[in-house]
Amino acid sequence: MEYNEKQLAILNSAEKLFSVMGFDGSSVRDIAQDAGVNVAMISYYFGSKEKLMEAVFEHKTYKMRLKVENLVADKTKTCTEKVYILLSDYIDKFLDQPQFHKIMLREQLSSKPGGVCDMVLELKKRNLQSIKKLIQDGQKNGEFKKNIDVPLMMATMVGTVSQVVIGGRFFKEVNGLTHLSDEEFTNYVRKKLNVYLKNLFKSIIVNEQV
Amino acid sequence: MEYNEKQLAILNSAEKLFSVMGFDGSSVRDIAQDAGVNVAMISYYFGSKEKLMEAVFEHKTYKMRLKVENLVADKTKTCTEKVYILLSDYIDKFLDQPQFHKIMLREQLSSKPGGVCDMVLELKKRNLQSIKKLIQDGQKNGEFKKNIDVPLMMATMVGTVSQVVIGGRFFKEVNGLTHLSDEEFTNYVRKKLNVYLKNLFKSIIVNEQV
Amino acid sequence: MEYNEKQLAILNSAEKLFSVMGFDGSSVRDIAQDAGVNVAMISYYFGSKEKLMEAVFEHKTYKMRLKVENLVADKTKTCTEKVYILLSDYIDKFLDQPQFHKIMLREQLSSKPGGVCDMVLELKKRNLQSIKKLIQDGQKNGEFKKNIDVPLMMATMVGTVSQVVIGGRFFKEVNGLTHLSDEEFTNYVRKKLNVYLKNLFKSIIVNEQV
Amino acid sequence: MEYNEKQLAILNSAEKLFSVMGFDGSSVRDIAQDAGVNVAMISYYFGSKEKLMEAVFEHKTYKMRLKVENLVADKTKTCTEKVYILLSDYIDKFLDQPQFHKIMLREQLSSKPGGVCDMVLELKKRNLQSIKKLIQDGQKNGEFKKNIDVPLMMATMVGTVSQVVIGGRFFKEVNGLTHLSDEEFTNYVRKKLNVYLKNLFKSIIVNEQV
DNA sequence: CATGAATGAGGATTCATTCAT
DNA sequence: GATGAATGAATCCTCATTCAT
Repeated sequence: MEYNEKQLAILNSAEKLFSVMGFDGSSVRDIAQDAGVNVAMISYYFGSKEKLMEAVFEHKTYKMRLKVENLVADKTKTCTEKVYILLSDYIDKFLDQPQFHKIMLREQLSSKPGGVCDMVLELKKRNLQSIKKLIQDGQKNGEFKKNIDVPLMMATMVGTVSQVVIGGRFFKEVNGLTHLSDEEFTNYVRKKLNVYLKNLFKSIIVNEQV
Repeated sequence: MEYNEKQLAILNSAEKLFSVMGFDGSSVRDIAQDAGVNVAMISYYFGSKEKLMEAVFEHKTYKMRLKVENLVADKTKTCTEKVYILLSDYIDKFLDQPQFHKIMLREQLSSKPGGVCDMVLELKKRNLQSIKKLIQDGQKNGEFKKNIDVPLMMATMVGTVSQVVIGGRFFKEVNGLTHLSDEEFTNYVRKKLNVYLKNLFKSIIVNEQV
Repeated sequence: MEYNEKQLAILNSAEKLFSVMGFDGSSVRDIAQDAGVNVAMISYYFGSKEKLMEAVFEHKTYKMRLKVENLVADKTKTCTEKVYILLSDYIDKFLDQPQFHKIMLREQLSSKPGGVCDMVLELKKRNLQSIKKLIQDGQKNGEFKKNIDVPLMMATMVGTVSQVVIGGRFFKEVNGLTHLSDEEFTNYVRKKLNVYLKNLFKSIIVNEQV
Repeated sequence: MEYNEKQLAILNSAEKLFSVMGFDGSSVRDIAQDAGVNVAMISYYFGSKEKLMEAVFEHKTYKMRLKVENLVADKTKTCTEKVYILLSDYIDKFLDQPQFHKIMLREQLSSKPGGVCDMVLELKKRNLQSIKKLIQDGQKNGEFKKNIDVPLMMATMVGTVSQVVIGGRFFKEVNGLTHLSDEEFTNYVRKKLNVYLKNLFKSIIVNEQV
């Protein structure tokens, strides 16, 4: 799907407002104003507020679709390396596009099936399949332990990063980092999370016999 | 704060609707109807919709305030036992009161300070203090490893459980459990999470040098 | 159905505007303004614009329901007298409540079943049954001819009166009566229609043998 | 007025939609889509929605203008024959072009002078003059009674046919003809109306004093 | 104390029309 | 000449809140 300049402006504003105010909390008026377009343009281009939400989701997930698949298929890396890259990529994605991920979290909370909710579910299923394959590969060649519950493992990865990002203010204050700029803090969190999750997953999945 | 029967009915209905539909997605009309009271009662008793939300939060957290503090202060248990109880309690709390916890997650996502958002922050800080003390106790007596990042550890606990609960449909489908009733599935998840998190935290914090 | 003062004001304004501007041509804003109430009152009291239309119809037909039935059952009059009264009553009803009858005509034109359209159909069927009975009574006692097509006869009665009323300006101008006030003209039409239709129906139905 | 292909498509679609949905109920978008042209074409070709309506009217009445005049001037037929032909022609016109006649009825109901409303009035006046002449001819040669109110007579003709056509569903159901196709029913009505109106007008106007 | 009635503000969407191309 | 893009106005309806009773 190709979008023109105004459509992209709408998509960006919608992403921003939806993530901060929620779907119901954001009015099409606000979105239009933020995007610098007429209110009617939203209905004109996207049909409805609901459809706009779906377009935002589609637009943002479009590019990240194949990333995990490609990583798993890569034959130049060990499975352990791949897991570490997976973690690092996920942390980056979340930290660099917190708005979109907040929308995803919120949508999963709404629990009214249909529309975006289903799209999130599909995305998670796709990712699960890829990661499952990665784990199985590692188990076959002895890198990973047996008996790994992949869905729960994903929950830990996604959940830990989510908690850190949505509880940004909490982490800033309890770590005494209120003097840092947003960017500085983001980078601090990035390093912290990378080290922490790498160790955590090492404990969970990597076979340390030898 | 003492509430009469009608006020409690409002609080319960508000909790239910806020968790499912979100704050903006729930109208005071719907809440009043669900509670079987007049619409005006909400403004009359709680002042505003916003204040009602805060009252819901206050009401639900009131009882769970001292629980963690008491657990940490308990001298009849080892620190490791305490951590396991902490995990188990948290899983139970989340699974048995998913509505309220969904509200908390949603509020943290909104990131517009003031009101409930600040209350959530305060609650998390209190819990952090207690858990920090528990970890330090364990480190002093040699049960736990050094260098434990308690906030990140909390993020893993809260995040993992959250992910499983809000992704209920996802976990049901990928585990082939669509035939289970809600109650059966909840119990399945309860056991699964208990085992998984206990093992996970053992790896993270417990000092296994015999 | 009992209506309070404001509800009645809304019903009257709606009847007026619907008849002049049509359903789509009348906005709830205009109706509310004409009735001297807040716009939201319409939704509050009647649910929607569509429901308001149905309420207008129900309200206006409520009283005229039994009139024809009673006339037919009257045992003190001959069938011929009853037909003349029927004609006269119908002319009066149409001339004195032109707005409502215009709404009925318009609704029949819309031909999208459901709502008011069906209500009009039901009303016409009820009236047909009563009039059929009246004609049959007259045929049994020899007052009326055989072979009377009652639905077509109704079409002539309703259609003729309708044409005169909705073509008021036409009749005023071609009869050179532009100097008459509305009231004077209405009375002129009333007399004219009574004489004309009485003669017409005499020709159609009354058995003049003997 | 000469119209190109696209203009004719617009006129036809407009006629269809105006007759079914009414003027306000039809949007220029729908008309344009139905006609398979760009929305802007309507404003471009006809100036406005209002002007389009007038063009529809003008376009449809253009051909039927001289028909009645020619019939009255015809010297090969008796006046009685001419009246019968007039009736038959009118029934055919209405049954074969119900859409356009519904528009005319609706416009007369709107009673807001200007535009199409005036055009309808003019058309009716023209027809009245012709028919008046026809009646007077018949009266002069003794075929017709004296004291015929031509406007009322027209009201009966137009009104009866209108009622039957706009109350199509009513007549279908009360005559137990719901199994007929639209075409079959139309032909049934055509015959029924022809016989009925011929008899009716015979009673009204024809001098039967041998 | 409790509530039905009422309201102004704002919700999303659709409208007929215009303008740059 | 013809049109896709764009728009301000208006659509109906729902909102949280208030007020008189």
